[in-house]
Amino acid sequence: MEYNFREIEANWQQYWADNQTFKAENNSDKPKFYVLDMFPYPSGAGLHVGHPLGYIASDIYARYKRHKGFNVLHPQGYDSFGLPAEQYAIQTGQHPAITTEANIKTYRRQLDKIGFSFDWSREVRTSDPNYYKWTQWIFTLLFNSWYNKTSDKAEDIESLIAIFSSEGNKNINAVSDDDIEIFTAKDWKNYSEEEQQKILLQYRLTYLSETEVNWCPDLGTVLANDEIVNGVSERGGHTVIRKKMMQWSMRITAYAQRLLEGLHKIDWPQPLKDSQTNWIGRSEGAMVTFKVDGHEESIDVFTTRPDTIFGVSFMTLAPEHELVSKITTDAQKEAVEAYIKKTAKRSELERMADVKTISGVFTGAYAIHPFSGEKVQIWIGDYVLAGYGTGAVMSVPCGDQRDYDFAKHFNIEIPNIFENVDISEEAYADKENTVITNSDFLNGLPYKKAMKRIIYEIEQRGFGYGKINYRLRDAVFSRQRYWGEPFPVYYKNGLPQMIATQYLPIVLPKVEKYLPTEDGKPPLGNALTWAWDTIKNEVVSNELINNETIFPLELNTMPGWAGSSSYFNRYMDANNPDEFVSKEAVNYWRDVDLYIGGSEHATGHLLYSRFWQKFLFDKGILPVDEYAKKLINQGMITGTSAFVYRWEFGEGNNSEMAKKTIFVSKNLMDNIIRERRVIEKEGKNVKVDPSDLLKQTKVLEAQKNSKWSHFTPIHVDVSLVNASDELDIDAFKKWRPEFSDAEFILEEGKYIVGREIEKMSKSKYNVVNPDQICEEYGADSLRLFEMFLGPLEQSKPWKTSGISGVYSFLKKLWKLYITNGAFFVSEDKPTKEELKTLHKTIKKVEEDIANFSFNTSVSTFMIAVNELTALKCNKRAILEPLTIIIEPYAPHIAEELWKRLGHTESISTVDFPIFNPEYLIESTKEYPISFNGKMRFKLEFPMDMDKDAIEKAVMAHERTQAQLQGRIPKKVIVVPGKIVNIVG
RNA sequence: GCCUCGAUGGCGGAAUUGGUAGACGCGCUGGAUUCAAAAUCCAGUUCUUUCGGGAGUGCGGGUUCGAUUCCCGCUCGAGGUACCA
Repeated sequence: MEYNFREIEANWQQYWADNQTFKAENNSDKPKFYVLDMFPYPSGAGLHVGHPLGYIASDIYARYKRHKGFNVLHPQGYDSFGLPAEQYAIQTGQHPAITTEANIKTYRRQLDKIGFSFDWSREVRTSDPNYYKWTQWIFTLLFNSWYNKTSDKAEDIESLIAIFSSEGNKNINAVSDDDIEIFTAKDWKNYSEEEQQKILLQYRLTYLSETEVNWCPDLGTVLANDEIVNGVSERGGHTVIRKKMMQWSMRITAYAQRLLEGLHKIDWPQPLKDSQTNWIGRSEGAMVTFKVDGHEESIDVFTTRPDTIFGVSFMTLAPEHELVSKITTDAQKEAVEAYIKKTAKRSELERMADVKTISGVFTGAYAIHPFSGEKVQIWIGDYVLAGYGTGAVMSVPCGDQRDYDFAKHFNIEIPNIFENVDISEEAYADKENTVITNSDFLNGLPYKKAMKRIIYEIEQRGFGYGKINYRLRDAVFSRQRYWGEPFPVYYKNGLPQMIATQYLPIVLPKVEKYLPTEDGKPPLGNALTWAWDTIKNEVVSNELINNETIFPLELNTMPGWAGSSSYFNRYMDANNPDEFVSKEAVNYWRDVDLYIGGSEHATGHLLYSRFWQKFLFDKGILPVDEYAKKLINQGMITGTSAFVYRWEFGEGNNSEMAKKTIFVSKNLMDNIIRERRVIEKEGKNVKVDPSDLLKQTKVLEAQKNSKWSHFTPIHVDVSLVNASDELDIDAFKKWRPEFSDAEFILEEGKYIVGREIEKMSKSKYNVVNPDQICEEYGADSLRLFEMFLGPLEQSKPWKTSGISGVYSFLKKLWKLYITNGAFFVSEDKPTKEELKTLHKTIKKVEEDIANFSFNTSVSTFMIAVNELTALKCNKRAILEPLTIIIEPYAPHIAEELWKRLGHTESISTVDFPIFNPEYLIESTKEYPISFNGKMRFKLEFPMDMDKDAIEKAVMAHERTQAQLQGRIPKKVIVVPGKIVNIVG
């Protein structure tokens, strides 16, 4: 009776599917537990062994929770809109929906093989109209909302309109566009519908605005920052220019503070929280207005150090600042324009790379210091960024290193306003231990007091106000792509109108070509049926557009993060056609208890989804404003690449030899290189013959007098290498026919490859497919091995050879239930020792699961099985609980054993065995006896022996005396139950 | 530069509040079984040693009876972020 994993796994996977074993109920008396994975983008390459790591961990957790009596929701789906499918469509004309469908099939087949306990009845696909209907619905909701800072939440736009018509916008405390004009209730009523809509757009949580984008005219598309390399497009190397485009944005900045505060109440990894905190970038300071001498205009600056305002000796504007052209004097005009031209040419990347070069130009104009009334020069410099703050800074060279460097470079005065601080070499930026001086009413004040006082003064005298600034920008929500959610938006007189939600979804139209149109419109510009009929309420042919009842639809699509920002809520009620999620479902499931996924989403998906959650919470649709209580970032699994080393001959002396391809085994190569180093060090001729090392091959005999230069490592497919790093040469030659005539210089009859850890990738031939592993060792082995590799959160290398360990563990486990070739368990009472093994395993595994330390559980199982094997234990009272505790990790074998133990129902919801500490109580302890902290030998004493008795016994022992060699110990430390330490 | 995380045998890693460093597995060595191989089983495997022992968790200090664990200073590596006023 062998452990036939192929049969067992296929049977149980079928059983689970047929019986919907893992279907979660929305009505249950059991407590809920929601375990979520970040859903995958179904790429054409399929899964490699790195992908399922997090899924296996979450599956173990989900299965464990079922044993603990929870109603577990463990769904899965696909983030199926995305660029690769679109690019494939551009190249082949194949509709992305077809490619996506095929890829999803592959993913599903691969996932099913690993034996996950997903509730597939709740599957979502972001590209499915039945799903993106709700993405469009949320978009509409955002459009119809504004952010009321007074109530600190999103409110219906109707409430804003009501305020406008009763009192205008004078007292509105809202998050809005910056440049809003004040109007009265009377004004509002007199505005045309169009004017009113324009004003409302400045307050809506999603709004249209002119945004700068990276436009690539040759590709006819907008590029993301990471698609631009050295100022040109990554694909094709075309020029990229900054262009303003009308785009949808999301007013995420309204939630900056709440996004920051929310981090305190969720159990997410600290590095992830830190990067969100940095991304939001809160800084406290003040807005201060500086008048420009001889001009109407003034310059607003944001500063985090208003306490250093008396240290201002100049101002710096970003070259793009709108005031520059107005205030520059004639004398400086030429220099300023030349400078602006020069900086405009430099890409952001260049500017970034070149931090050390200090550049700038004096505008000729002066600002008036609001407190001292002194004139300070106004410069422009590209170290000031147009996109941050106001694009202008008050420069305090004594307190800011960049200002300091700038001042030094241009010989600008550096007044010192810090008591007893030397600023002759560098600026002094420390806030804590400073006392302000040379600063009028701030003299003698430390940082904190100075801050309070100066903000008070600024506000009193009307020069500005205290302000909290965020680095976080509103998120651009338009993409000039085809394969994304269409907006439920049509345009009337250039103003956006929402399509009423009962007509959603607005389905992605068919297009002939997936590229932008010739006149630079997004791909949807190719659609012929893409107009909205406001009478029939349906999408109709473009030809019918009359701009009276039939209007053009939005041509942009939504970005990748749209569909993933609330998918976890949809899982709760995935098949509900009438609601995003029913009250009943969402009040039962509420939030995710455990979310597992990669850290690469730290500031994208994981920030935007928190924003949408808070918004939907404000709207009363969701009961909680943070959706995931606990989050874990699983580490990457890297590949262990294998290399052969081709010997490259220098100077084509021996032409016949030079033509040959010779591969040298790893350690021989190392020897040759070492040898050469020695030779070179000794100053001898580099040409020295290494044939001593290589006598074994006749090839090298001929090579005796030739020069030899170096070795080129060439990637070998990892499947051609065995556990001892030995290359299967025949298979290698078959794989790379161009090397079929190559010579191999062996060591001890083997070709040993080199190994290196790299990212798993096709081009490095180190990708390992989980299907292969399941085929060869089974899904249970794969699951155990992925966990056994190391801590979940760390990145770790994959080496298939190690899997034999967990595989033989499963075979050993199986054998416990077999006697004389047949399945048999005894009904005898278990011994003390057997119970001890069982219960320490239960204890350890439960602790491990609580700590997400799955790797140590696998070790624990191995130890248990080793011990039970040694005890020849085949008792039901031990093996039955053992089967249950192993089930979350290796569910197929557990189900099979459970059935053979005589059960007719699936093991999946059987109660987890209860740990009983009584079985672990020991009567004696083997004390480590250490000398000065070093353990030298062990002595066994009864557990209840007291301190003094232990000390006496230890001191009397001959080994203690031998160790002391007549010395008298200074001190003897006895910690009962732990250790004895003798000092001296 | 800043923030975060990490560094333990040939390799992956273990050591729950400071208390026996190297669990478990891979690989390797030797043995059993076999016509042989696979599979399986047994023993050994940090380094060093004059076989008594000695040293040892990236490096240098410190606290402690005792430090992989705590503190200070560094080196190296990974990830994030960046002229952020």
